[in-house]
Amino acid sequence: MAKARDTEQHIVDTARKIFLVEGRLHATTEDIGKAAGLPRTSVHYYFRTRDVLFKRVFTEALEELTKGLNSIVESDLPFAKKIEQYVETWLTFSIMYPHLDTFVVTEIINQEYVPVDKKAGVRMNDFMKQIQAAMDKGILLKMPPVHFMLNLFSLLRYPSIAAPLYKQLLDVSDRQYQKLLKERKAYILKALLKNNKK
Amino acid sequence: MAKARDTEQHIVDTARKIFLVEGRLHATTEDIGKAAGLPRTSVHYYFRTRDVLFKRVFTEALEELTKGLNSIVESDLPFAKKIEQYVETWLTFSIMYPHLDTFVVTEIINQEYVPVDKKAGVRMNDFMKQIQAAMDKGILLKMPPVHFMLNLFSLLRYPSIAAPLYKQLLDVSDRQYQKLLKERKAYILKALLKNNKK
DNA sequence: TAAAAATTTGACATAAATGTCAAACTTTTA
DNA sequence: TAAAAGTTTGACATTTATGTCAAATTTTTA
Repeated sequence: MAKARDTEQHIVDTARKIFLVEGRLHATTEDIGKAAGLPRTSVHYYFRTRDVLFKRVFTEALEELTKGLNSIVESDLPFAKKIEQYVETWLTFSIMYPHLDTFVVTEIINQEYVPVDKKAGVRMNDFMKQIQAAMDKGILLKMPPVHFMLNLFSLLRYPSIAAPLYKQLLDVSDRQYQKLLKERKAYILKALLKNNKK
Repeated sequence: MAKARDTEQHIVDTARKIFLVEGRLHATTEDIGKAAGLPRTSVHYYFRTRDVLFKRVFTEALEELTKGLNSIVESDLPFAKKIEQYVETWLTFSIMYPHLDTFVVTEIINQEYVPVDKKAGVRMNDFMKQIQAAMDKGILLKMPPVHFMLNLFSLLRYPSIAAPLYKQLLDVSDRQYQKLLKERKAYILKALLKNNKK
């Protein structure tokens, strides 16, 4: 059996869970090894340094996300439909990897190399043009597109990032909070779209 | 001159800047000392351990925030005015200490003691009742109050937390991003309140 | 102004995390 | 099936951060 590749993948999976799902950004190679049922040195055998593993997890997740989103933004669905799909995809991803941008932000703060997709800026500008057009048509609340975008990402990301805090403040279980997050699509759209009937 | 208290305060101020403003949550006592123009051991002289200093910064900031917000929530301003002031206070604080809740969340994740104000849960429930009443009156978009609250905090906090990322994505300077943040009040309210004229 | 108290800081001890190496072991391949 | 290649893991070396101590210095107080 291809044990090697299995073990390597198993370590990546374990690290992804620790870093992106649990948000334990400073987990040590010891922690990761233990969680994977391996000695710490196995982690070093496959990835040499902790940093290589860290970047691998991080890059893979970003790629996965980007792939999903691009196809939506570039599609020629009507804007209302497009934004709905966009929110849904992000929301799913957000719940799956609640700490992805904490991760990115931490890296930037600590002056680490962050593989910013060169095309990300261009795509963002393109998206903002689509937003402006939708505002002109009266589908969206009127405001500078950059604020619309900040609103959108705030509503999508913050409740996942700050989950541990709000679970405590609202005194709800993991399961209940997960349920809340999944319900959010409707209320995010309500805060962004114009037709605020009732 | 009361040099002692000065030095102690100077260390707290420096640490606050590093932890809450720059978001360098793992800055070492060496880093803090250096930034304060002191040897690392001075930090230990005043606070014994890094953790004591860490918790001090954190507790003080939370107290400062809580004090400001309580007077607003407990006031008997009409709700529309109240929410406006609430947003303004939070926004100012948010810009001043962009990393406060990253801080809290990290603490919770790492199972550290977090001094959750016992009354915070109660106040939150009270606030949600006020929200419900405002929805009944048609001032706010209708939705479960908990989602309104998540929306509110998302809109207030995320752009500050994720500033390093969006500065890069939008390719804007520190100053320009600060300006954006200050403009947000109007657009946050627009996404929350009902009277979406034009 | 001399003794007491408080402070500053360099030197030391300890702990925690990382990364390397080589010996033991397993799997593959020729 | 034997040698080559790949893997696992314990032992070691290094690095980084923390915290303590005591000697030197400064400030306060009686």
